[in-house]
Amino acid sequence: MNATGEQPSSEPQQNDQQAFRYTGALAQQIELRWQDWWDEHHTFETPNPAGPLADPEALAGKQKLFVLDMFPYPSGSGLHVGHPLGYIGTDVYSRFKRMTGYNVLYSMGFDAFGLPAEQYAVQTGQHPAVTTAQNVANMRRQLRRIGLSHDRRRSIDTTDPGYYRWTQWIFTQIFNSWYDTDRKVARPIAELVAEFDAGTRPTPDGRAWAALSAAEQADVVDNHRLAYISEAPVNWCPGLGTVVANEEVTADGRSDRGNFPVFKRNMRQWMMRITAYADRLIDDLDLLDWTDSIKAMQRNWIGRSEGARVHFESAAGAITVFTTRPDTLFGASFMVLAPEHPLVAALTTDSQREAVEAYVRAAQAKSDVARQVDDKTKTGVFTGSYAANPINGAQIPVWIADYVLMGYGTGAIMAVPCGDERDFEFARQFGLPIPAIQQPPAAWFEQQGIAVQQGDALDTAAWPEAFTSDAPYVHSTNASLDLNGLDSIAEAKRRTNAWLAANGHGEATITYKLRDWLFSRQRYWGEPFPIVYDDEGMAHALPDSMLPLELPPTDSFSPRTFDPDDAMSNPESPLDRLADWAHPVLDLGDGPKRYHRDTNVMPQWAGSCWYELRYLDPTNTDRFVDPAVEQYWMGPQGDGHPGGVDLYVGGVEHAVLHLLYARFWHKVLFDLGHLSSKEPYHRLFNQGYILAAAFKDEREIYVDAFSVEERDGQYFSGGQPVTREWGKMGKSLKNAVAPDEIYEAYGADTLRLYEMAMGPLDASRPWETRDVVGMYRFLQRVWRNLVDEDTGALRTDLPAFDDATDRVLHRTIDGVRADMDAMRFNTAIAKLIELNNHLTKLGGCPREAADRLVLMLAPLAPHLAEELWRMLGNTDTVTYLDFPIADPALLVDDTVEVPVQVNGKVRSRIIVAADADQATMEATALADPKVQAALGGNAPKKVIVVPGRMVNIVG
RNA sequence: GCCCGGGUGGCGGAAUUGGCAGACGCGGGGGGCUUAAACCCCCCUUCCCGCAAGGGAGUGUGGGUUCGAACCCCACCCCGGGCACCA
Repeated sequence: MNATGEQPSSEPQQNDQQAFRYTGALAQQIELRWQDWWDEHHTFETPNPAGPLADPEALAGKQKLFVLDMFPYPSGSGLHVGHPLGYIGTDVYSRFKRMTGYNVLYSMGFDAFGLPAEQYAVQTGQHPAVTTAQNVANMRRQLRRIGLSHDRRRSIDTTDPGYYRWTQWIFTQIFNSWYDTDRKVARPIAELVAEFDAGTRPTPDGRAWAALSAAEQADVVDNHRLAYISEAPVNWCPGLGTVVANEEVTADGRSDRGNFPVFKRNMRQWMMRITAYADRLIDDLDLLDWTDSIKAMQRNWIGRSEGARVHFESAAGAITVFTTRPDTLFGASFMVLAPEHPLVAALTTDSQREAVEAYVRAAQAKSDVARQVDDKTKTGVFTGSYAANPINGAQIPVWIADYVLMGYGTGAIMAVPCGDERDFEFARQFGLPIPAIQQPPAAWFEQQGIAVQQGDALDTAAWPEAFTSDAPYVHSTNASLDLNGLDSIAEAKRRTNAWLAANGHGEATITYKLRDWLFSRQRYWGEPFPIVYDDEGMAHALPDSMLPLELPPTDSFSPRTFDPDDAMSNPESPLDRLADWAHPVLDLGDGPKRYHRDTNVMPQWAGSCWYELRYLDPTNTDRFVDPAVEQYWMGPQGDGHPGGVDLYVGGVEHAVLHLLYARFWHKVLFDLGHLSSKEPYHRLFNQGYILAAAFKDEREIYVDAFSVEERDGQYFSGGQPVTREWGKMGKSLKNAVAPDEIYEAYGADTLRLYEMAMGPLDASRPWETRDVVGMYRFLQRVWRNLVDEDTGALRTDLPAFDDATDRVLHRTIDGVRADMDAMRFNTAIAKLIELNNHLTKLGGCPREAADRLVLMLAPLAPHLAEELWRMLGNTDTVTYLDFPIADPALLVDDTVEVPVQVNGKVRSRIIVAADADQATMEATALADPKVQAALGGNAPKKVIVVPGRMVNIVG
């Protein structure tokens, strides 16, 4: 079976089986029919308040709900059963919310620029647009087959010029903005120029704005832009032939795509000034309903550290260090500079020159890979120079070492070896002094296995390691600052910072690990930059009227790649080769002139930075989104909801990259007045993964998981022993299960139910094809409890409705409603199965229970629910009907059975009125023979009664 | 090393957040239906002792708080994820 519309056979599969049993074949027939019906009736089209999709009547009186999946890359290999886990979750939730009165926006797009399509094009010579279109079409078909209730009018594809026209427009917005650090917002660049011109903002060198040449003015402006070109250390990956972002480099210094070595090289590249937003990206995490772990990962990545800059005077001028511990300045006994530090040459004395130059050369030749090996033995060289510690005037030696990184802080540190492990190790290695500035407690000395030292007897020569904890300061005093005896680090820092500022030796400051975002790639399959350069090399953004700037056709898609280890190679973009395209004649307002285009393309992340906004207003050709529509779906809500997508579901692998970049763009657009919410994704939910067993043979190569047999707990493939491990289902582990197999055997509703029943949505769980049958049997029983399997019509022999069934029904409604709302689909399903098991024992589903059972099933198994709903005599879709509501009166029983514990052990159960008071329950419990036996004739010392719940007797 | 999660039957997982541990599903055992099998229906299924009634143990380990702990506290052991020479 495939999903091209071929009709499944409805012939009975076994000779004597009923013609209308709910088999895989019948399920498919039902599903394909309803999928067509939904399309024909535009069932899932969601109204907007304004614009072409407007239907104000349809949304009147409803609350909005924006449910979003992280959109997929349309890969050529299609979906396996692991992919749609999150999509099924959002679909069930969306369907449930529609039945509880929400106007739900739910769609799906495709993140279709990127490497695989380009690499495939390089291999086959087929244009990536062609393969991408095929893959997108295939994926749409696959998603439709699962029964996902997407509004397909709103679907987007990032490679569609109608979409990337606005990606380019947003880029020009960012390019034409600067960050006002006083007001802490992005503002149009024209306002900056106006401030310079009016003299309300001083120019960098203090001259009047009008006195600057055009080139000088452009230079000042460029230095403020949020998107700017910079000659800066970037990650050059010769094996890929492109530069990549910091976030795309793995911990061992390789590209996350392709696993090639990455080298730090100075190159002219586009950057985005995301660092300007570092504080807001941290602070606004507090607005978000995200898990603590994702918030922690974002904070970690941004890496905010409060500390101080301190200036050390040397013969070569002031050396500025960054430290988070200015309070330990009295213990700074040497300095260490990164080998790349600009003052190294000036500091190096003749006698040390040879050694220093050799060390610097060696450090440069080391790739990041080599520099980050886990061997943390310290290396370094003395420059021959000294600098003055401002706090005590001591002349301390200046060294260089590669454990100090040029990319963080100022690229120079003050070393406080007594309190810092790295500095301690370095001092030991090179015999540098280690003055003590804190009095460690006796316990610490004991733990170190050395004699306790006090006061003037403190002698670090005996210490096996640095003392890194909190303890009172000693030897920390000069003429105007005294920290001795203090045991509050915060207070000591405060006093030292004040002293530094008062004496001009430094100031409190904040640094971040976050670097500006490297935004250009030397590739073909991405958004071209809407930027041209004039003869003077000045960059101009293309005006709106020239957008989209479409990717030019070519049959040469490949960037030039190099030997992966050739650090000194240089990038060549495929667009460079298109001479006509790259050198257009344009009129940018001062007559037709020849320009040359920027031949880079944007990174794949660009398209995913704003796609959710385009779902709102997908066909707008005047704006990227209509403000009225944006306000409705994304604006702050009256109930304290600060705005943004109401539920965003996706994998945890995007914890830093996509989520950080998208937040950044959103904030810029918010600052510029284009958006009404501070954050794009209010509630983030990370779904787990579907894991599957994978098997490796003795050569450590994965074997086809479906060829493996188990014998006595051992696994064999083709007679050879193999070892089992668990991994994310996928092609590379050779353990992917195609959804089509499951449809064929059971239908999509069973697949949906199985994936939702396996466990909580945020947990990863192993796929077991063997277990799928459980959900199939459940749906079969639901069907059989209502439908005559011989005729396919509603049964005429349904049992009578009774009070007990009524109570079970209402308890189920109550529980399922709560579970669905909290996205606990696994326990919702369990409750529906319990209800159905009760009905099975009755001999069928009483007509009085049928409607509500079917409606509760509708979000989970929508095709079956529609079919049964029709059979029950209705003509409308279940999609917008009210989800059943429990009658509170039927949720409480007249009597309850409660356990009676004696000394904490359950010894008996008693039946009491549900509203029995404590005294009654106590008396009933004490009268129980089993309880009396357990007490062994002793009088109870104490009786605890939880009304309606339990009794505990202490004997 | 640091920061997040998490450890419950043969397996996936429940447990209204301190109140009957093991819902629901898979698997397993038994029975019914059937000439027979499949399907379907019913019963049992945490472990140990016991024919049974019943008893004992039990939520990674050890301790603690509490009338009562899978849940809270302390210490530790494993597993998964993230970060890691970031001054």
